[in-house]
Amino acid sequence: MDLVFPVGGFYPCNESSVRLDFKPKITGHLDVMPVYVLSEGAGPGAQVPTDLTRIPIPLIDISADHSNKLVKGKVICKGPLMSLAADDFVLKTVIQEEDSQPDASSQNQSINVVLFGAMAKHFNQAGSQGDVVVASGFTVAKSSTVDEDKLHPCNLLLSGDDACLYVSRLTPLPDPISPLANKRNATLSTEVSRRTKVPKYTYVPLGDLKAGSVVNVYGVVVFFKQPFKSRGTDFCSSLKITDQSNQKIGCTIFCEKLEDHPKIYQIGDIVRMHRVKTQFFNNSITLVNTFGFAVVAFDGAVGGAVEPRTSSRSFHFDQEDRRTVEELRSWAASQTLLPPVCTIPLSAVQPKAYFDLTCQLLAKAPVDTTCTLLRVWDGTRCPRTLLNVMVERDVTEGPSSFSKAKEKLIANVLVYDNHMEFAGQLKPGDFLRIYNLRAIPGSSKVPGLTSSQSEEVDHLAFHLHGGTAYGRGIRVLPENSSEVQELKRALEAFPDNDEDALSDSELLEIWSTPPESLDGDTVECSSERSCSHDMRPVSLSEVKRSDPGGIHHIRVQLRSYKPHRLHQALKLYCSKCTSMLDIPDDEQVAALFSEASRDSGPCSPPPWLLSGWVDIPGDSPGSQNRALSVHLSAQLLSEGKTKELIFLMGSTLEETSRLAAGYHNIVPVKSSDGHLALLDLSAPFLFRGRKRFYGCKRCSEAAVREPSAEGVQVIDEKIVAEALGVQLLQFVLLMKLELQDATDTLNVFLWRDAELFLNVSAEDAAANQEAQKSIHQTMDALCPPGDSKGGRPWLNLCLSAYQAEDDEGRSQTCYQICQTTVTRPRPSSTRSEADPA
DNA sequence: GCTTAGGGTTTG
Repeated sequence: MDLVFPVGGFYPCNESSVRLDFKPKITGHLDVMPVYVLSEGAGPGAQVPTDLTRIPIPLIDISADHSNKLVKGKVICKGPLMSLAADDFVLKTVIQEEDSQPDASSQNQSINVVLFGAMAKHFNQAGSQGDVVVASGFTVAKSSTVDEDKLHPCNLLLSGDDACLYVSRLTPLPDPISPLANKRNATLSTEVSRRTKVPKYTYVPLGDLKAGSVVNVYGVVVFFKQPFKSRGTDFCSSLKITDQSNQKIGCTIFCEKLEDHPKIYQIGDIVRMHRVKTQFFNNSITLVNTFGFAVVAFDGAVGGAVEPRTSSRSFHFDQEDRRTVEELRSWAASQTLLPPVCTIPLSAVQPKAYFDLTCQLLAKAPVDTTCTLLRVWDGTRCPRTLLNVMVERDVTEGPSSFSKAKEKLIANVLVYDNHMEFAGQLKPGDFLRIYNLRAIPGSSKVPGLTSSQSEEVDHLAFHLHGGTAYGRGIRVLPENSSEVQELKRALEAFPDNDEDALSDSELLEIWSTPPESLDGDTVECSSERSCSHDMRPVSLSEVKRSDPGGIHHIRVQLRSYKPHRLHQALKLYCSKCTSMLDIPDDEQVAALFSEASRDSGPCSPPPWLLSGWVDIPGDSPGSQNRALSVHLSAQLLSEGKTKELIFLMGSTLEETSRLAAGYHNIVPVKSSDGHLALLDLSAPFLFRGRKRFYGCKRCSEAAVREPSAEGVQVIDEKIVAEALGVQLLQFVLLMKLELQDATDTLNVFLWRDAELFLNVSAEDAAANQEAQKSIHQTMDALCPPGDSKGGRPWLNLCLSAYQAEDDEGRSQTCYQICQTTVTRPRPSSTRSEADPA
């Protein structure tokens, strides 16, 4: 058998000048010799066949004929030898096109090669990561793992008599060998140590480290910080590792690129680091990365797959590494020095606890300059009520609301200071682990809280405090990690998903299917008309074709609605001048209060008022109480009604809100030109418990005047407004609904009868969380987030069409839902007695 | 250009 070939032209010239010694491994049948090892630098040339054409890996195509082709590549990953049957094996390896241009598209440069039978066995012994191989006689098959490994969409299959694999070993670069480095595994089997000539990496036990050398180490992670921005040019990772020597060694890794940092997810993970330097700091050895640094991390669970976590394009990993990892795993498992796992689901969160949370990001929004809100879930439900956080409108990334069922599972995480920058790069949908998260019970001092919530103290808030102490930080977990796989299973158990957009096919289905045919599998009608019209329902296309004006009865589904954020639907309406205003946000109002308290000069209150002081307790234990100037009606005082109505001066918005719990009516006042005056009417002119009332700037002639309380049982907002000359603004709800039936879609308003439709008063919705929740529940029932059509109930609506002028003065037809009430699900009735409608 | 950080008794 002549196995010596001349040097072939297809071989790159830098190697063709090398005489290659052909050394068949005579371990199998002599007539089947599929793996040839070509060693550099000795003996007469042994070569691969010259009659074949080389095909670059990216050009491999399933439909082409490969019978006269060969493929050359560098082994970047070598899988384990798998036994299929008694003497049948399979081995998967990944090879990478060697001569690819650095700037060429990196796509499909690497391909899975599957070796069968004796070839797998031979390559397992003869081949190593870093070798250059040439394959011929292969077949091409579709790769089933392309989604996961992102490699070439084809696999090369090497089996049968035609298949050949030539292994060429270049002289590897010398590895920095520390004089102190000694072999970790003295018990290495002779079979393994004999089979390869590639210099092994040597790993120094942590107990043998001496300062002033460059070494390779393995260790179990006992502490870690996610990479954080240093003051220099790099990100910095901090870890502490240990091994069987029980030494705990601190490591500091500086790398500019995040992907070069160790991918550590939890304590107990195992790291292998190449080329770290040892140095003394604080009387102990520490490790710092140095030139050529590389790190690979592994999960620390005993019995789990040994999957290297690295972003290196190639790295050495062999059976010995696998063994080292497994030894460290079982050693660590036998130790009690690892702290207990603090990764817990939301369902197990205890108040005040610090913990690590593995979760999915659903939405995020900036809260203020120090803090970002992350809305996350892990599929479990925390038994405690979770804090609700309001953010400024239109700043939420991701859906701004979810189904009520899903909302119950969502934790609001406030991420502070340095973590904001990282949070800024997160995207809804990302899988995260948040480290050293704090569960804070009854937090009332949270930015963005609504006034109604500040009184409810039993909420759990989640804070990721600033700084990196205790490993505080956030990590995005890769999709294929076991922790994400586990999380996904938990999330998939929850049927709801919140994708608002409908696919084209879903739209087509909606548009082309008559409502009748959908009835069978959809939710039944959930609204009731209370009008007295006697007319048959018409389709939306008929509505659109109708003459302007008039009333229609329709049967429709709610396709979408705006705004999703309730506070944007709430408006202030002046029945006198018909102007509609947004409700000012707390920041604006607070500014008006502080402005008013600044120009409080001396002033003489009107004679019917008596002046005094009211003590405002400090807003935190130990802080100073504040005494504020307060004025009471002499008449009310003489009747002993000291809580009925006070005029309060110099208070902040927050103080006024707090005092409102103790007084029926509070009118904030200021000093203006020596007289008592009301604040600017952009601020509430009256606080009644949780409710705030506003006046119309245009229609009011406001002044501090005495309300006539004679014969009046309860001083309410109408009496106060009338006395003060304030034109009271009504709270109204205004929403834009997109309706659909089989024929068309139609945009309509929900306004004049919004309270009737939603069975909630706007005034309550402005002040009361239950009322807000009820509206969300109703809208979610009518238009389940993420639901295409199946879960959407059909609505019997009464619709009024009318002409209105748009901004340019053109007349257009508008529609409003009227005299209709949602009947299912029955929301908790929160209509107040004082119905402004 | 060759530093950066070097866990820690936990703010909102």
